[in-house]
Amino acid sequence: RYRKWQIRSRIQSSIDRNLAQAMNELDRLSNQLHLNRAVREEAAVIYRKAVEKGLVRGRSIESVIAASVYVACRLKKLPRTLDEISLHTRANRKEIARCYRLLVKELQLKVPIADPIDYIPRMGSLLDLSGKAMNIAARIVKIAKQKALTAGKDPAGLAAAAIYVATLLENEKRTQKEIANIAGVTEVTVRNRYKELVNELKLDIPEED
Amino acid sequence: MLMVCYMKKTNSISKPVVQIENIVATVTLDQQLDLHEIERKVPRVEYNPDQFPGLVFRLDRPKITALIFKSGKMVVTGSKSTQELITAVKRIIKTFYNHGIKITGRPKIQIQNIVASANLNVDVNLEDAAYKLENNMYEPEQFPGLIHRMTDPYVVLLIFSSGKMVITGAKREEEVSKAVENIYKTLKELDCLVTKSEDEQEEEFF
DNA sequence: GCTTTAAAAAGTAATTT
DNA sequence: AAATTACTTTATAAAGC
Repeated sequence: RYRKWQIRSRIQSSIDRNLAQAMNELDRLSNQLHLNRAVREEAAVIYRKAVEKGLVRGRSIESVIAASVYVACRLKKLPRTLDEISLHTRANRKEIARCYRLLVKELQLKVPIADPIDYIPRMGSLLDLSGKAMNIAARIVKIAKQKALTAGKDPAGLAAAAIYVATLLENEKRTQKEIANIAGVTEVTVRNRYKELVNELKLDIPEED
Repeated sequence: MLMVCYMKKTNSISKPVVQIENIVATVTLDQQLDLHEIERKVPRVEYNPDQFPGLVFRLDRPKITALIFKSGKMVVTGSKSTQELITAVKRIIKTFYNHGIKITGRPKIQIQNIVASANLNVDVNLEDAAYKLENNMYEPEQFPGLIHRMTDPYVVLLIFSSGKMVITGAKREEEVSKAVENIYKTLKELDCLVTKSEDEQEEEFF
């Protein structure tokens, strides 16, 4: 019995040490990404569960923290792309994605499919758009979903195109390049999604002088 | 029931087109091989032991590639049918023989993986499928297809919104068609197949 | 885990013309 | 801006790091 306690104690202290180090990393990454308190706490809860389940063994704390942050952002409806997160960690995108799949499977997380609408507020504010323009962009995405134009497409690209359309309709001009950069996609993708939206939604885009 | 299907949509009863795209097989020769000797005697081989322990040998028409190891085992990829695979193995051995690499005994051929494509000819609502199917993953940020791990037969399917798909992990051809039959039935039962008159009444923007 | 090989799907990306 | 090439995902064996 004493030995059992001893073993448990040793495991507990190992978990504690790991957590202490991981929380520092979580703080660092969260600051870089300017994440709010709710997302940080969600990520911390997810990471703690991962450590307790022994999912971090053989993996770097950084990659699991990054994956926890990615999941937390999605669950809190404040999504960040894997590329953006990987910009601030040593772990590459592939490794983070691998950890993400592990977390989803092992912790039985129910992560809703990424919704382009959730990308709009952040992208919109980074572009300094009006609330009205953002609402229009969201409405465009909603219709695009109904018309089955979103399946298989990168949600960030869809959000970017909807925002581009909204800026044209609201006369809050932003270049495709500006929007593409903030969305983390190429201008070609914004253009392709944009063309599809204009065609399929039969939008009347005000002519440019 | 069937009547309804007929009336609703004729293409929902057209049979899926299934095609084998690639067969991966291992071939066991009961003898050790000197890869450096093969590299010297057989033309058009690639051998970079620092990079990979296998020697690469390619056949044209059909385009088949073999990875050959010193243990006498090899991996043959690229064939689209069992017959093509068998013919390729014979050709490889004959080519080696003609260049002074003697191989005796009959090779043991084992199919390890069959990759196939199929087309249901009906659009699929991937979001619906993602929520209703089990053992699947759908992350459009990373890949446009829905990845579904089927238990029986034990294969993995990559399903796209167009109704086209990739089936992989099968070891026998019949597993492929079985998998396609199963997924078609399941998607239909779960109402994930898009009937034309379904994506109709949209709210208008203006 | 990685290295190498083949092939498809559809989306995105990086180059080239 | 269109065309080309290339990478994302899946499975699978081989021998070795």
